[in-house]
Amino acid sequence: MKKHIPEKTVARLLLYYRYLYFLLQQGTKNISSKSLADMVEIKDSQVRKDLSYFGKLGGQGAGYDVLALRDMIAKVLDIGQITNVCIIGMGGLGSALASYKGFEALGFKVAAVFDNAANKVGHRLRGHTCLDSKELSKVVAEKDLKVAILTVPGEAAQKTSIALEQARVKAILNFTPVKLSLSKNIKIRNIDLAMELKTLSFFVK
Amino acid sequence: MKKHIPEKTVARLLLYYRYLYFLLQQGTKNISSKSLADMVEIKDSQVRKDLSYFGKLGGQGAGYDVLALRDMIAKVLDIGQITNVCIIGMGGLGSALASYKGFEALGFKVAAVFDNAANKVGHRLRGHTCLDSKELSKVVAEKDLKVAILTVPGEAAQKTSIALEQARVKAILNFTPVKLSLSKNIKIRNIDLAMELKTLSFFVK
DNA sequence: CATAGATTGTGAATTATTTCACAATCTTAT
DNA sequence: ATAAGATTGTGAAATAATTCACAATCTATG
Ligand SMILES: NC(=O)c1ccc[n+]([C@@H]2O[C@H](COP(=O)([O-])OP(=O)(O)OC[C@H]3O[C@@H](n4cnc5c(N)ncnc54)[C@H](O)[C@@H]3O)[C@@H](O)[C@H]2O)c1
Ligand SMILES: NC(=O)c1ccc[n+]([C@@H]2O[C@H](COP(=O)([O-])OP(=O)(O)OC[C@H]3O[C@@H](n4cnc5c(N)ncnc54)[C@H](O)[C@@H]3O)[C@@H](O)[C@H]2O)c1
Repeated sequence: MKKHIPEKTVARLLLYYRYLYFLLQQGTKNISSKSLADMVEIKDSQVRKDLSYFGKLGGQGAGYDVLALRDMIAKVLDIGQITNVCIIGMGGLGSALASYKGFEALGFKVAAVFDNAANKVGHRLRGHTCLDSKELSKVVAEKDLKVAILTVPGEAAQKTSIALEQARVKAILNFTPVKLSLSKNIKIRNIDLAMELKTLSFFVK
Repeated sequence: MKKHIPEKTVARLLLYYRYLYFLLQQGTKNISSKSLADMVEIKDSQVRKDLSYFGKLGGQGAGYDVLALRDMIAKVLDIGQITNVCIIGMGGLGSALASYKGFEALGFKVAAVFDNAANKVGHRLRGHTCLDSKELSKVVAEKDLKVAILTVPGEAAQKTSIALEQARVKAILNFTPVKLSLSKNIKIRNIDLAMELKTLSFFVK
């Protein structure tokens, strides 16, 4: 039950969660590791190994109870408990992310959005009143923001990330192609879409 | 230039490329695997192992020639040779991606954008005239589109992906949270931003 | 309620990736 | 020209992730 859970397992758990959610809506009560694996296009043993981190869940011979399994994953991943996030940089990408329903479905709430441009601050953008990034520290504390989504221009990325660390944000999802240099107290995950596109096309030739 | 190159190596190559590009602008002529590794926060042996897939590059005792190394990576990754891509679904996310400069920097050109909504088709969006997705097959052939970026709503994803396969696109960068079922002839890479956010916050507690 | 068939949970085996460690070889300084 | 120091390239070792394989145990059926 206890040891270290690989990041990849966490990611797959989320995929399982989506399918279980879907199965429940369909009224499906029970599922085998094989069927679940087929939906995600991985091996059934991988599904079982992933789930085994969290104790006994299905009966041997029977499959898994869809509802129970979904609830277990929801619990492990803290879905249902709301995590407040903010977005810094309400340009094209930031605005798109601000209205993405997929975050809510996993328990995230975009509780504040920031920019520093005069034509944005104070205006209503995607259902949020855009705040001045100078207010970061204040708002992070007030709204208990745990995670920041960073979508400022590359040039502003490092500076802004320092402000985020000082504001005591716990983690940053970094969409800029800049390597952020911060202390180990703050967790960073980089999303590099140009790299994804290149990696995809590399293996196409 | 030998055996199978791991996907992770390709991804790191791109990171190296970015730093080498930056170093060149600074006028730096030479770099060691250690310095490059430090910038990317990995081990120097990893850098050397990655580069070793492509033959001898640096001299022992000396480091690597920045220009030569950058050019080698550019060649291996086909940067410089333009790959035409298209975007299907010019909503919030599609529009943001359509004007992302980071793709160009790696040799990608957004050569067409598609939608099926009357208020978008025929209109100018982010520097592109939005085409009707009915014209997919025709335009893919005309403009030699290799890769498609899929940003339609989840409900339309599977249907649209089939149209893409029939249009002979080689690969799809899929931003929808839907598992696309297609033949093995077409390569798919899924970007699941909600999953990224969840994976990040999972390890924060 | 016994038997056949299905499916889990998990060590062991396999495969993939990262890191180590060092001979080979380059640069620089004297 | 030689020695000292730096740094590569790469097998071998170590780690990590995936897959296998099977005993354990459930369900369904007659
Ligand atoms: N557009 C994309 O599809 C895309 C894809 C991948 C990565 N990115 C990266 O995401 C980032 C944003 O991209 P974009 O296309 O939305 O750019 P953008 O220029 O449209 O938006 C950037 C926004 O950040 C704001 N900003 C600038 N400095 C700021 C600061 N110090 N504090 C707060 N806000 C500030 C600007 O006012 C602007 O609204 C860039 O780093 C880009 O490289 C973008
Ligand atoms: N917005 C985000 O930040 C975000 C993040 C991650 C993933 N996604 C996913 O990306 C997709 C797009 O998100 P969005 O927020 O841009 O949605 P959106 O509703 O703003 O845009 C979707 C666009 O697709 C067009 N469309 C619908 N059916 C089509 C069809 N059959 N052919 C061509 N075009 C069609 C619509 O007219 C619309 O312009 C969704 O699947 C969403 O789940 C979005």
